Amino acid sequence: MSEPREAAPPAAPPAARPAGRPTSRDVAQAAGVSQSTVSLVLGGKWAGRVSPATARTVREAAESLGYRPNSAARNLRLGTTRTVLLVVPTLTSSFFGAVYIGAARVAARHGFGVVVYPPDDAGPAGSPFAAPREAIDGIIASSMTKEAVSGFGPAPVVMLDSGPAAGTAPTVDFAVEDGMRAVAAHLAGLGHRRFGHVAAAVDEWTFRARGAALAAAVAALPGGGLVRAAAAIDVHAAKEAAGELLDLPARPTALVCDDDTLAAGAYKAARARGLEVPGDLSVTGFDDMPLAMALEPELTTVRLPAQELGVQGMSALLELMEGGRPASRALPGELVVRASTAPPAGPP
Amino acid sequence: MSEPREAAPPAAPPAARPAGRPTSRDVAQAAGVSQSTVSLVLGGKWAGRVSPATARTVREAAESLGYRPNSAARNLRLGTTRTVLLVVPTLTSSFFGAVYIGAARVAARHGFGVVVYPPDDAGPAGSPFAAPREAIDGIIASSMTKEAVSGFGPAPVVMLDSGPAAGTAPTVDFAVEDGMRAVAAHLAGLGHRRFGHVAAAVDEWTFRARGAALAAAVAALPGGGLVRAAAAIDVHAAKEAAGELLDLPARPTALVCDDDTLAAGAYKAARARGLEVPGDLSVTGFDDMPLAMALEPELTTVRLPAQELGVQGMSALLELMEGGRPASRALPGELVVRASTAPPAGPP
DNA sequence: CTGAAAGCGCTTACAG
DNA sequence: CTGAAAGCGCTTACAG
Repeated sequence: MSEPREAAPPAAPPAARPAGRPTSRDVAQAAGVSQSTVSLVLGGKWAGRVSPATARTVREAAESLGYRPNSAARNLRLGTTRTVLLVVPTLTSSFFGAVYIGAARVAARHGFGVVVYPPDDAGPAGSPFAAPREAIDGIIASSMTKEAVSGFGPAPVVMLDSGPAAGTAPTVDFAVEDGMRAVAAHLAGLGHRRFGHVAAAVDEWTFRARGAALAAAVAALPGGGLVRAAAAIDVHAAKEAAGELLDLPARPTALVCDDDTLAAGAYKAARARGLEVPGDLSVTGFDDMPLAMALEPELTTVRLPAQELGVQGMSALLELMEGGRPASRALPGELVVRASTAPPAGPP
Repeated sequence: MSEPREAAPPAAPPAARPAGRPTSRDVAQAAGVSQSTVSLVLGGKWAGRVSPATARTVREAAESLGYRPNSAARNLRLGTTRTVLLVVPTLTSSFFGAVYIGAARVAARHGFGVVVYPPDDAGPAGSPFAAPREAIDGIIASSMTKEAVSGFGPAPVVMLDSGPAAGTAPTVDFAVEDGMRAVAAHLAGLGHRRFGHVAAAVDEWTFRARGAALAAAVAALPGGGLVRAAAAIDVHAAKEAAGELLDLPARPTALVCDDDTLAAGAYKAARARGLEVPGDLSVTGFDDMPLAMALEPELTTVRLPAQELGVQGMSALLELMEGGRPASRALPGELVVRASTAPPAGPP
C-alpha cells in the first residue's frame, strides 16, 4: 500500500519563509550562494566574476521570491539616492506638470527619480526629519528666486525660468523678450500703434522681462504708445484691469497680456463693452496653455516649451552633479497666430 | 615678552573638520557626549533620560554644525520611510495638483511626505532599482484602475475617484451621480426636455457613472429625450461631437457635457452655428476647473472638491497604515449655476 | 543620567 | 569564480 498522501499532517514548512520582505540574504539562501554574490549579480557587476550558471540561479531565486532591493540600505551604503527634487511654486497649473514630465523623462534615462516639492503651505513641517529634503542628490527649482531654494542645503541646484542672473546656479530660461518682441512686431505689422499692456502683478523675472521688452518695442515704433494696468493672474482681476485700459479716452487697439489667463479676462472686458475681438480689439496672450484654444476666438499667443524646460533643466543638473559646469541657456518661444488679432478698425 | 600671536604658523586645524556632511558622531564629538545621546536628544526621546543641560549642549552643537540626520540610515534602521506615493494619470491638469495639495497637507501634519508618481511614459525605467517604488509606506492612486496600481507591490493602497468597487482597497470617490442628477434637475426645472450628452470617450468609472446618472434622470422625466455623442477630452473633438448633436433634426435645447473642457467645445459648436449660449442653447460642464470662469458666458457646472479628495484619501491611507479599516466614502459635488443655462427658447 | 554595542540591508574591496 | 567581512549612519534595547 502506498503512503497516504491526503492524510499527511500539515507539517510545518521546511524552512520558515522570511517574515517580511525578502532580503538579498534570503535570495542567497534560496540560490545556495553567498549574499555578496547575489548583490554582484543583481547589481549587474558580475561579468567575469560570477559564472553565468550561478548568475542565472540567483536571478531565478530573486524572481521567485519577488525580491526587491531595499533602497534605504542601498542609499546608505552608496551615499546617493539618485533622486532629485523639483521645486515649483504650485502644482495647480498645467505648466509645471509639463516641466515635471520633461525632467522626469531625462532623469529616468539616467536612473534618477524626480520628486516634486510642494508649495510652502503644503510642505512637510519644519521638522529636521521632514522628508524628503535630505534624501536628494540635486535640485531643480522652477520660477523661483534663489533665496527660496537656499533652505535646501548644499545640493547642486539648477534654476529654471528665474532669469539669467539667478545667483551662481546654472539657469535655463525662456527667451521671453524675443517672444514679446515677436508679439509687438506682429501687432505693429497689422497696423496697431496704441497698445495696452495687461501686466501680471507678480514679481517674477519672467514678467519683468516681458514688460520691459514690450515697452522697448513700442518705444521703438514710430507713433507707438503704451498704457499699462496690472492684475493678479486671475480672470476677473484681469477683466478689471483690461477694462480700465479700454475706458481710456485714447483706447488701445491691441491689448498685450502677460499670460493667457489675463487674456481671457481681456476678452471679458471687451465683451462687456460691446467690443468684438479681433474686429474692434486685438488681444494676445503668452504661454499657450490649453485655455488659449478653448477661448473664442482662439488666442494668438506665444508658445513656451514647458516640457523642454524640464528636459534642459534636468540635463543641466545631471551635468552639474557630475562635476561639470553646464552653460546657462534660453529656450526660444514661438509666436502662434490664431484668431484674436487683426488690423485695427479704422477711425469710427 | 609675550608669545607672538600674529606670526603663528598656519597650524593644521586641531581636529580636522569632517569632510562631508556632519553625522551624529560629529555632533557627539563637538558636544562631548556619546553618539547615542545625540540620537536621543535630536529624536525627542530624551525626557527623563538625558539632563536638560546636556540636551541643550547637543542641540547647540547640532545647530552650529548644520547637522541634518541622514534619512537613508534612519529609514534603514526604522524600516519605514514616512513617504507615500501619489499615483496619478497625468500631472498636466490642475485637478491632480489640487489632489496633491490636499494629500500633502494632511501627510505633513503626520510627518509624512508625499511623492508624485509620474505618468507611465515618464516613469523610471523598469529597472529593479528604479526609485522610488521601494521606498514608500503607502500608495494613493487617483483616477486609475486597481490593476494599474498592482505593480507597486504590497504597500497599503487607497483608491481615489475610481469607483466604489475598486477591488479590495478603501476608496474615496465623488458623488458624481448626485452631481449629474442636480444638473438634470436644474435644466428640467428651466423647462428643458431635449438633452444632448457630450460624453467623455474615456473608460473611467467617473464618466460611466456620469453617463448612467444622466440617462436615468432624463428617462424619469416625462417627455424627456436624450441623444449622445462621445469625444476625447479635447476642445476640438468636443466641438465636433457637440456639432453632430446640434445638427440633429430635433436639436437638443441643452448640452450636458461630461467635463468643462468638453463644454468649451460645445460653446464653439454653438457659435459656429450662430446659436447663442444660453439664449438658444444651454450648456453645462462638470468639475469646475478654472476654465469654467474663463469662458464667456461663464459656465454652469458641478464643483468637485479635488483638494478634499486628497485630504480624505490621505486620511484613509493613514488609518489603513495604522492597521485600521477605513470606511469608503463619497464626497458631494456642488452645482454651481452661472450664466450658461437658461430656459429654452420657444419654438421659432 | 550616559555610553557601548547590535543591527537594519546593502556594496565593495579583499582574501582565497 | 566565490565568500567573509567591513561599514554606510542611524535607533534602541541593554548595562552601568
